[in-house]
Amino acid sequence: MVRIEEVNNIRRATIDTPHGQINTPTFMPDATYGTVQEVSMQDLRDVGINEFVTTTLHIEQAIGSEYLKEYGSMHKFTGWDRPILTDSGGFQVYSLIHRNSSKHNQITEAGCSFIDYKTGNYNFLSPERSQYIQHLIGSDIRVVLDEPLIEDDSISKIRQSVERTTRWAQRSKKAFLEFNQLSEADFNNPEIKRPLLCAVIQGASSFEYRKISAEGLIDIGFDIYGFGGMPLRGKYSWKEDGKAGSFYHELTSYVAELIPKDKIRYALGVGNPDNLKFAIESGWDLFDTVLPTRNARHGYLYVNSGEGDASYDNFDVMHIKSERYKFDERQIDTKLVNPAYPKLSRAYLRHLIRMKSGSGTRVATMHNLQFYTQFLNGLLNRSPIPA
RNA sequence: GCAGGGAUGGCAGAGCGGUCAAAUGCUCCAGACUGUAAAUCUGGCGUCGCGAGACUACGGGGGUUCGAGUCCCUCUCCCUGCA
Repeated sequence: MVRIEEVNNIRRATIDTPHGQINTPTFMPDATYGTVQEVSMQDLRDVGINEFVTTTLHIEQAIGSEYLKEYGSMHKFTGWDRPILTDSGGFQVYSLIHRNSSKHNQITEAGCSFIDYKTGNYNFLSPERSQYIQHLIGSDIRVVLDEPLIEDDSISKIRQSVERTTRWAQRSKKAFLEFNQLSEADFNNPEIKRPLLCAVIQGASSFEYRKISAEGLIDIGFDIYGFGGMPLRGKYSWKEDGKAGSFYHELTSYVAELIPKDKIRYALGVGNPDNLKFAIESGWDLFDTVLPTRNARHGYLYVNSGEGDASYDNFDVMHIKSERYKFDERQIDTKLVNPAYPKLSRAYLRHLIRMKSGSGTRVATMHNLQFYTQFLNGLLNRSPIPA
């Protein structure tokens, strides 16, 4: 089901899923409500996207897994015949609880309970419920419900998060096997075609607890191990501290080493192109982030070095709404191969984004995704043009 | 012609003697966003200055007052009734 090779010191994995192969390293955009906002499934194919991530919680709220089951599947519904990964909803619950903590929003051993702020409805998401929804969605890769811990927190909180995540992972796997009518032996039989299951390593900024978390999950046995709970703020923020030799780099490298070589490594929520480059070099295979899509909507474009107005190690940023592009007749990124819109000027895209035009956000989103795919292909010395 | 109402920063619109370089919204300028509850959020936005600060400002002109978008007179323009 998984084959690993190494080319120029970079891992490359081939993963067989019910809907075709995934070739890593690869970046998966986030299709939160069953859509990568602003673009169509055909657009995704056109810019070289092969798989995407969608979120259990949002699908359940916006579409309904029972509806998808009745309709057929997420693949049939969307017309996407390639791999789909469903996130468990753990991060979404975490995110919403931290934005709006109330006595109704809480996480207990049983699961996550919270009030939907739009409908006022009470929601409950347990490890089993998350697996069930993902089962009805019919995704190719499923993630176990976990309890993220992004901020640097006390050791007791870290311990609780790690231990609960491990217990939930155990419950999730049990539910996964039941829903798919598989035995543990079946799970370990590479001849049997089935969706893949991913557990998420927690432990915040603690090397010790990252190791404990990884070992606990590896004991249970999964196809994919994720790195969860990136520190976005605080002392060990990997946003501020993302350079070679930094704490964040040491931590993610360390965790990658804890995962068996023949298992897939998924860095959840990573990252900008610099982050991706480092994570790939330190052995991670799968990535997803909202950056290229959300930023595109805000007129923040990823472009090749020398093309934008702000420079990072391996890329530039173009703030396309800026006055500086008012009379710029060039295409968005003159170094991009086969751009989706070669005749569209920066000046006009600036106008479209400023007017909040759907055509503008679509072009910007396609551009950013295309930049990401070409950036990865460049790192791997693959052809920049997808097959 | 008579009576009444009104003129405030790019626009809309607060302000009813001092705490007004002037609320608020929009526009505009800059920025942020990392398993998306984000078409969201954060700054800036009279002029000069990095800054403290200085200067010029609430239709024009003239008064009252220690002090005036704020009160009085007058002019210009706009709106509403009556002729």
